[in-house]
Amino acid sequence: MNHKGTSASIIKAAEILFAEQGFAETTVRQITSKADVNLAAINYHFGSKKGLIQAVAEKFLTPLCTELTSMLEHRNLSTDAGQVTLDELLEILMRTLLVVNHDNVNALAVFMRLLELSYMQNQEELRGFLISRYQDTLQPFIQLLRADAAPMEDDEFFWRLHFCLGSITFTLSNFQTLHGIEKREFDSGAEVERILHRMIPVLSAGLQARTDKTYFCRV
Amino acid sequence: MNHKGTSASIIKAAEILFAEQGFAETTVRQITSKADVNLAAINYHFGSKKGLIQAVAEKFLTPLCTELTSMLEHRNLSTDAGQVTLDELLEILMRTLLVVNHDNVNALAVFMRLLELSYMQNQEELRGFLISRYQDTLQPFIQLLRADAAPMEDDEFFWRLHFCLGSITFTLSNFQTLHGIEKREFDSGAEVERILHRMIPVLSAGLQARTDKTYFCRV
DNA sequence: CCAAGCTCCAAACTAGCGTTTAAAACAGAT
DNA sequence: ATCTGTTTTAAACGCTAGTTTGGAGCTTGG
Repeated sequence: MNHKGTSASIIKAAEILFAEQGFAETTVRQITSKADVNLAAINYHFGSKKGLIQAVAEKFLTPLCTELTSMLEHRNLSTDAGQVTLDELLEILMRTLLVVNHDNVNALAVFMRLLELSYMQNQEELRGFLISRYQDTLQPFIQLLRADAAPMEDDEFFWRLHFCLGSITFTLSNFQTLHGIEKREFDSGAEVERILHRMIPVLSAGLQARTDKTYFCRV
Repeated sequence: MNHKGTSASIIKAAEILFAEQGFAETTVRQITSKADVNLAAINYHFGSKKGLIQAVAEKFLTPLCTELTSMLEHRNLSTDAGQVTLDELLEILMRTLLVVNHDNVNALAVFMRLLELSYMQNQEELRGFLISRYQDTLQPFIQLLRADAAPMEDDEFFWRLHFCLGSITFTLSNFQTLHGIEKREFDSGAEVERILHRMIPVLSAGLQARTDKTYFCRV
């Protein structure tokens, strides 16, 4: 049983620190210190810091992936399965994120930081990995989103999708800071649910907004 | 004339690298190498890497600040100055960003990275600096936004504002990557204008969306 | 009981970071 | 031409990052 004791406490500490500070900003000495294990433990159990990041990442990727799929299937099997609305789809997405966050309050922030990182240049490797892992699960969901969004060209939908992604990743990555700005007290667990809920009508309206063909004149 | 030659080429190289990679990920050796100057030049001319970051930052902060103010004043002095619409306000914001980007195509990405950084924990200093520098200019603009947004509580507006900020910072920080995903060819200069324009109806609809009081049930 | 095999540990190692230094090169004024 | 102050240079410095190492400690099967 002490087999996984060290590994587990390393992952636990890493989750918290990664969520708070990001991957690059967190040092292995911080992690091993917080986990109260030897400095060399990370390299022994995970090979490298990169290996630890992957271990932490994969711990959340699979549940999130399967959760979204099952939520979508459950909705489709429902008897009153009319055309699914945009708000319903977004609620499913938010509920999925919330479920992942339920087991571990740092899961969301870590996942969002991973997403942000994947959109940086010089990270084609991570981007490719996430795409190969997620696109089969995400593509049907995205197509449903598109079906309920305002009719628009491919490129317009591409950018609107990333506007939404920006809202989500920015808000959840910086949730601790934002929550600290807005309120003093810390009941961050329940607050996440409220924020995710707040997003639904906003993102829904953004995706359904008219597609404006008029160009604003240059300065 | 050779006075500012070294400083200028350092700043020029730094802008590009900061925009591409971010501040922490860019090393002084990368910068001095790209600028083709001696390694010690940054410390000689700017005191430190932090000093260089501030120099690069301030080069964009002042123009952006004054530009937004003048745009707002110009709008208010207009003869047909009815109640300004939300789309108008957002267009003013986007035009402001575009003007800043006009002189230097890396200005926007650098500025957005600065914003993102300021929302990280352990960056209260930068956050405080930006607030003290911007809030006088931004507060009137934000109040105009709020007047045109759907009626809502303070906290709801706070979060919606940051949803918008997330869309903008994410899109512009990762513009190079996103643009590379969507299209092969690189005419990124003109494309920025198109993206900023695409945002207007989306953000507008998001801010004007109904405020949903119903809560989605817990899982 | 004891060899075998994990696991843990203190310490050292390599590499890269931002920075400092002191001398050389240069500029303009006297 | 020389002195003065500024700029550039090559080299080294101190520090911290992630990683490696060799041996000590422990558990387990023969």
